[in-house]
Amino acid sequence: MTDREAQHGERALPEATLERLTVYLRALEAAQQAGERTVSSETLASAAGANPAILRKDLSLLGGSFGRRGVGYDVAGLADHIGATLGLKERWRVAIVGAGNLGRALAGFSGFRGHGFELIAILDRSPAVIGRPVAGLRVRPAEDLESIVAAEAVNMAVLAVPNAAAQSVCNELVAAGIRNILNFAPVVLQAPADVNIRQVDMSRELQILAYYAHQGVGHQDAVPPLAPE
Amino acid sequence: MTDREAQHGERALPEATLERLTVYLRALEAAQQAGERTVSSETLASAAGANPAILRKDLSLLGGSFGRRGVGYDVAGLADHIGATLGLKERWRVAIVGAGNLGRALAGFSGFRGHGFELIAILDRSPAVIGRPVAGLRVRPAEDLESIVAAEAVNMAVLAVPNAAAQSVCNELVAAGIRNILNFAPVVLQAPADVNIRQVDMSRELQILAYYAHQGVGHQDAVPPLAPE
DNA sequence: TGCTGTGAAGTGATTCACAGCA
DNA sequence: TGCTGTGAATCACTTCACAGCA
Repeated sequence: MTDREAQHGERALPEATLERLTVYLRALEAAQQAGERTVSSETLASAAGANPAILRKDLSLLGGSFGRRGVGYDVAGLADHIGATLGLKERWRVAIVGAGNLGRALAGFSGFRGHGFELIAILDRSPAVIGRPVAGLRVRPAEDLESIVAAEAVNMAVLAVPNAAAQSVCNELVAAGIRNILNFAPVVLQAPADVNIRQVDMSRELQILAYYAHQGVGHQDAVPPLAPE
Repeated sequence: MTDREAQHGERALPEATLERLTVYLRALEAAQQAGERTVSSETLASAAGANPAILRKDLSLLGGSFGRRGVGYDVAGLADHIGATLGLKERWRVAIVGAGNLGRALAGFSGFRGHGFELIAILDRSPAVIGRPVAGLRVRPAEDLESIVAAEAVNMAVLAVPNAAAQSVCNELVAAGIRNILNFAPVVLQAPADVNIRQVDMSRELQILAYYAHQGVGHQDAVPPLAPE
């Protein structure tokens, strides 16, 4: 039994399943927009670039039963259930640390609004950007981190600072009580085990792309159908 | 036997191994900067947030033998070998499509220079940004994509366009002969099987982070050592 | 009849444990 | 003696195949 299971009794979902769930969710939302009421595992899987078998298996891990045999899945109900499973019904109050090019671009990123995520603050150390308006907020001084986190009940942070600063800012975040960090710096952060850290690493992806390109063979994250015309 | 093996005779490296290799490479470069000549699997693994056993297994998959028993790995030699394996000795001529906030931020991103990656062009559809200077280049019209790809021998593209445009731009890239695409739009791209596509998906990471946070238990991509100070 | 839900089988990745070499 | 390299064992994920329900 892992630590997480020990604390839960319930087994955590596999990482791979979680990644696919986010894609199913997007596909369901698109279907909903398009006015679909139900989808088959076949249809949904193909929209998500996955195969029907693993989609059904993934959904079975969620517990409950959101499909009807012979019919398919209820689009709205399933989207709702996946959202709840992922914790998107909670309110995530996010601070971006680092208001350089990347931080500012992320502040404007659409994936932020909705799904429970709310951009609360954007911080930077440099006087040159403090006070500057970004995505409807003003850049605030990084040294006020602790008080901002407390006052605004920030519970998630996005790290968009230069590599050299990443670990020390991470330490400050942890000290301020943040337990959920999305890190864009290509640096392995050291943190206590109860801190959730996820990495978005563009150079990693670039290098893996180079590998497959170098091998001279096609590769895709999830095997999709054939060519666009 | 998979398609790739069929075309190679040699088995492709597992995805998970590739991801770690990029991290080992960074750790080796840091060690090199610090003047280290050799590292043990213990040291290198800890710097990379991995465990020694899997590090040794990963390296054994590379073929060759870059460690010396009783001593450790030659830092420079191993870095070189990993780089060669990943295809970083080739010249990757990259075009960024989309010169919005994200595209411009990516253009300035450090992970681009070095390791064989060279930013050749940045394109956009909007007359408002065409001609604007970005990272030492000028934004060029997206409609010239095909001729730019041909004239500049572009062999890799970064997609940083709005979601709604992503698939059609992807089609254009494929038509222009690009076979390697790094996609930042949270959209499942459909493309022929010989096109390499990798996804960088910030909202996916945010949602997975929410899941672990929601579960109320610590989680990290690779289990690192304990607390900072 | 059609499509979901799920045990069982198959495949792949990680960890263990130790032989082998400097 | 110390640390790598690797077969063997374990663990995790995916796919198969079909029972079960609308």
